[in-house]
Amino acid sequence: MFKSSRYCLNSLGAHLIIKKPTIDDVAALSSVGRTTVSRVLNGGQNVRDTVRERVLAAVKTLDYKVNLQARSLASGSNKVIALIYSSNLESEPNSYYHSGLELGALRACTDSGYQLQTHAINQDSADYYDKILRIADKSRFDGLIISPPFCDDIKLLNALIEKDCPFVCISAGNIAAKSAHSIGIDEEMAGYEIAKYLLRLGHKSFGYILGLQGHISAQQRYSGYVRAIEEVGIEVKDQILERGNFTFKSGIEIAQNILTRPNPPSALIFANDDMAAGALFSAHKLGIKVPQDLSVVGFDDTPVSEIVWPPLTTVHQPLKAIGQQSVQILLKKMSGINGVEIPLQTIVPFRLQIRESTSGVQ
Amino acid sequence: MFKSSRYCLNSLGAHLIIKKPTIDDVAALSSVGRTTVSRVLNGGQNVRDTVRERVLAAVKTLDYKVNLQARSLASGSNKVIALIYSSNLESEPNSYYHSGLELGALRACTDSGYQLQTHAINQDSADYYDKILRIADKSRFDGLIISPPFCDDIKLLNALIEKDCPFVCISAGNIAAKSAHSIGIDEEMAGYEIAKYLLRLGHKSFGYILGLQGHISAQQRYSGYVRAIEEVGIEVKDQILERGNFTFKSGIEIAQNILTRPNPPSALIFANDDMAAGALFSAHKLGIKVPQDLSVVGFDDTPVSEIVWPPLTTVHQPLKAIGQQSVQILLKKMSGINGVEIPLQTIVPFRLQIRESTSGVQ
DNA sequence: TGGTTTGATGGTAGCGCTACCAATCATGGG
DNA sequence: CCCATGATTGGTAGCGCTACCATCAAACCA
Repeated sequence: MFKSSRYCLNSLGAHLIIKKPTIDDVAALSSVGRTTVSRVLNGGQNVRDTVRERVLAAVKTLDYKVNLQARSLASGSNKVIALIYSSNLESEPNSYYHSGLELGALRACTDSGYQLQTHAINQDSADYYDKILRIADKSRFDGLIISPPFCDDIKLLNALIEKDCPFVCISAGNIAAKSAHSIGIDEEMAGYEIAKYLLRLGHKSFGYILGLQGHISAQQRYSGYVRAIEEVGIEVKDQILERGNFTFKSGIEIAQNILTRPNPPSALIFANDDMAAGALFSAHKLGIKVPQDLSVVGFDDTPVSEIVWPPLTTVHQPLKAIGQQSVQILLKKMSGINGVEIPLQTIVPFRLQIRESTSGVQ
Repeated sequence: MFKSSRYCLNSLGAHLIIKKPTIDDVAALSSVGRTTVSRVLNGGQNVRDTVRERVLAAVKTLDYKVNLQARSLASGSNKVIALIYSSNLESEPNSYYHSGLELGALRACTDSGYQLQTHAINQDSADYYDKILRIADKSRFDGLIISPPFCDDIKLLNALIEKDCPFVCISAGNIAAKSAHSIGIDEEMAGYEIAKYLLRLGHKSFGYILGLQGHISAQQRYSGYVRAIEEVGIEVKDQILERGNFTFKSGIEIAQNILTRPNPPSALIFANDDMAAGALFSAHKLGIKVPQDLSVVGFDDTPVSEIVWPPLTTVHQPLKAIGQQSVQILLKKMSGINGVEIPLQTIVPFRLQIRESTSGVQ
């Protein structure tokens, strides 16, 4: 709390310092030992009902609140989980992608009496590795959740293991997923499915827009796309391939560039929704009708895909659920008596979310 | 940190517990007293340079990190600032509005060595008052930043004052702004200006869509709009007035409703960008051309207004700067030897951000 | 020169809590 | 009836740090 004491006037008009009640005050008021109060507070066993009630009454009377600082200092555990995500705070707002994860994680934390602490790190900064380790050293948390692209930095993961810091990866790439606990969708299959869907609509020429380098899971989506179109005999090397940085702006620019070329593709696949939204923007500017003249798909199914016009066909991944489960896995891992059965990799289902930005070609 | 100790093997192969270094370890290694180390760590005066260097070297050697829990327990100050904002986490993602504030606040906190703690409270919940006070009691922070609509709950503010909890309001309504420190734009004037702008374009029939009740600042924007149109002799009571809940969805529904009436207005003014984005969506659905057939304006200039088509004319308010300054004011207030000169109300400038969702009427 | 200020340092008492162990009491089998 | 057993309870030693006071040497003043 902001202050440990408060000033009042006593009956004589003199200043009297009223300190916030401590566990000892509760103990004194309820005529029990300090330990017993602690037991009651921590839901411990072996307390007579009458005593428990007496303590609880005193807590209420005094409006007592535990001092979490003191508790974690004494117990060595902080009941805090940290979530690290990448964001370029200078240029972009927090993306809906991270909001979704955070929300889910927050809910799970609240349910388990944990606090969630979030840290935004700029992945472009050269020293992000150091920054993250510094956070791991300085801020006091019990476990860590890491999202792309940091969760694909094997060196970082090893450093955390070395430090004995429990962590869980969200949407880890295939390499990280082999050595660390992770949760996410089957990215390759998701890429495959969305490509299949476009092929079914009759599309034969594609533009695929990758996200930032280092996001392995996004890279795997691309692999799925490649598999799908090769399966039907379309040459990958004849298709357009570009790289954006996941932002709306980069989507605008890349789409503008692609759509003003001589023979633009009939379908654009973006590694996330924000970039796809940018493509819709460019299409509007250029007078290209979506979906009549151009199909556009995104990835993630964040709220952006519903806000834009036309609403975006995309791959839905249950971000809140992923955030939520990541905390649960972490908690299990932390409590775990060494080799409890926690599968290294947890796969959650995705689904195609078909909206109005895609249609068949003539 | 996650764990206070770490296990290693010593040369005999036996388990050896390596504890994280404490201030005493540093003191021992550098052959000074614990107090001196503390002084060096806290940038204190009266330490010889040679000693300071010795201590710093020991800190480096041991890779020592202060235990913030212990520090705040001992010092009574936590170096934490909390930000409370309203959000219905169930149905909406974190809005860009709050992301902007948070970002600014975070930056200011980081600059001053503080941590930022955010709490999302559902304003619909009947017990939000209790929830906030519980947060104020339980979580240990030094100061509080409150955004609408909570900052307009005078009862809540009084309770906080009673608790001696330092706080700053963001975009407080006119009543709250009289008794508490606050920062924001001149809301009434902003409403006036945007209405003036539409009047200048020749609009004569309006639909105004309010936000949730209790957001006094948003209400003041409406007052400004009223002043502007009355000034030119237009009857307010002939204009459409609706109330939304700040969400994209409510914007869709309300616009749908308004635009399918016999004589729809030529301009729609929304209390925030998300609702205005919803109106664009509905207009698309109904085949109404924006801005040719309908002008739409939002409020706040969040990233949403750039993502939608057409990009939204809106009132820009410097959310990051507001978040940042709110922390600075709070810090000043907390450090303040009673009556230091901090103006109760801080007004930051807004500006009309004209984009493509508005045009003149024939 | 003696007394006083000043700078630099260390010792120690907590901050409020939990972990651990000892103490107490009621119960029940032999 | 005695002692092992288990349920309850309290005492106390820290957790790692800062605040406060005591100490001591060096520097200063007249």
